[in-house]
Amino acid sequence: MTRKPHADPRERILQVVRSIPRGSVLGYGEIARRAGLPGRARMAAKVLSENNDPNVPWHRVLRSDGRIALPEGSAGYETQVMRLREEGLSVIAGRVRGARPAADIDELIWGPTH
DNA sequence: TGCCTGACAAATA
DNA sequence: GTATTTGCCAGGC
Repeated sequence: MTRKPHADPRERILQVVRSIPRGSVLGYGEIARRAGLPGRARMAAKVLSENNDPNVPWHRVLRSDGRIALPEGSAGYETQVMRLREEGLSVIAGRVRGARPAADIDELIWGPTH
């Protein structure tokens, strides 16, 4: 069955974030790209900032350099670090290590193309 | 209409 | 490896 993309770009971004496997991380730019919105990394950030759905693993979203986007010391930062470590990742000085490469997620989102 | 801000990215030093 | 600068797109005022 064809998994047709949601009308709202905002929902598509959330959909991509929801599709990130446990133990993997993705950058804002990559998310926007996979959501069909190249160059809209900031919009992805905005959407996640507004998002309040616990079903969205926003903590798996990092900046392109592998660092946590939130300001160190903020509540969101602490939550993100805690959740990432719960998934077996290590966070040192705002850097996330041990994350598995999430390159095959396209098919998890739009459905297997094989 | 024009300016400022933002959970960003890429290039450069 | 880090620190700065520039570019980008949307949204708010």
